[in-house]
Amino acid sequence: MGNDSFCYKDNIVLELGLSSSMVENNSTNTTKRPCSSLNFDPSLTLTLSGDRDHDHGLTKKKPARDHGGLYRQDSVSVGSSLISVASVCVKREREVKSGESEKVISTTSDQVEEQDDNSVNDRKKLRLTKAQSALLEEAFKQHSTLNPQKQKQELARELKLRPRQVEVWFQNRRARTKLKQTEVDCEYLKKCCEALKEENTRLHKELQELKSLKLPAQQRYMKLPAATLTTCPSCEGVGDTTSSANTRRPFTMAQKPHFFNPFSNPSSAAC
DNA sequence: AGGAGGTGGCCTGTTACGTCA
DNA sequence: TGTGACGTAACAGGCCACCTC
Repeated sequence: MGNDSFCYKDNIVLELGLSSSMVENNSTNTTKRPCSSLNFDPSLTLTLSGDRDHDHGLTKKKPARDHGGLYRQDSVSVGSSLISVASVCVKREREVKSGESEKVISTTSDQVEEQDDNSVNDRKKLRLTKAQSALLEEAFKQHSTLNPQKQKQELARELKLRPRQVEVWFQNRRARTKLKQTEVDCEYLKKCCEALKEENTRLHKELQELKSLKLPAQQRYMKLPAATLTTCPSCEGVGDTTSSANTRRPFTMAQKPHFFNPFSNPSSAAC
């Protein structure tokens, strides 16, 4: 019965509002979302790690870029080419240039000062105060992304944090939200899967019962009222809607009103 | 027009620290 | 007091869009 879950895969996708093209998009298109990842559509994007790179046909080992300013490589060998990154401003440097340095944002926060003193490998983790968290949460509720740089700067000033910290907080917050949503979706899919298994078992039973009737195949088919027929989502075979199955189902069946005779198509019997 | 390089923003995964049971 | 689990700030490395040259 290894086929059971596979059998109804498309239906799960349908129920979650994920068309195959959407799935494709999710895995290949990483374009910026306009905003508000808060409003997650009920889609589940479970991709294997490294999918994106795979999709783009890239193998790993690009020049190491340093966003955090921990270290900097002058050059890195990639295949046969030597890519110089000496001219690449690391992100921290960019921020400094764009006025995001700690000095620009004057702060009385001991936490920040303490952190500034830290050596490269000795990062100290600050704990945001409740007030800071609350303010950030509020900002996140309004916009899950820091769209204009100005917003980041303002928030940082207001919170007496560095813009980089605000940025990181938003990134982590988005990640947490997404993770939570994924868990919810996972649970939902599990339930769907269970329901589908039950449904499949029930259909199998019904099929066996029908087969066990000692009527000629053609006659059996003719006896089924058209109104009671529906399509099997996986193989587009025929099922019986008179049972309570439809009311129990937490999902909708594929919208392909394509009836055909399961008895003249042996492969459908395996569904 | 279009390719290259720079920049900023975001995502995902990981690391490491602080807290608490 | 030591410790493991957990939450999360910070980081690393990657991609993409946009801009400028």
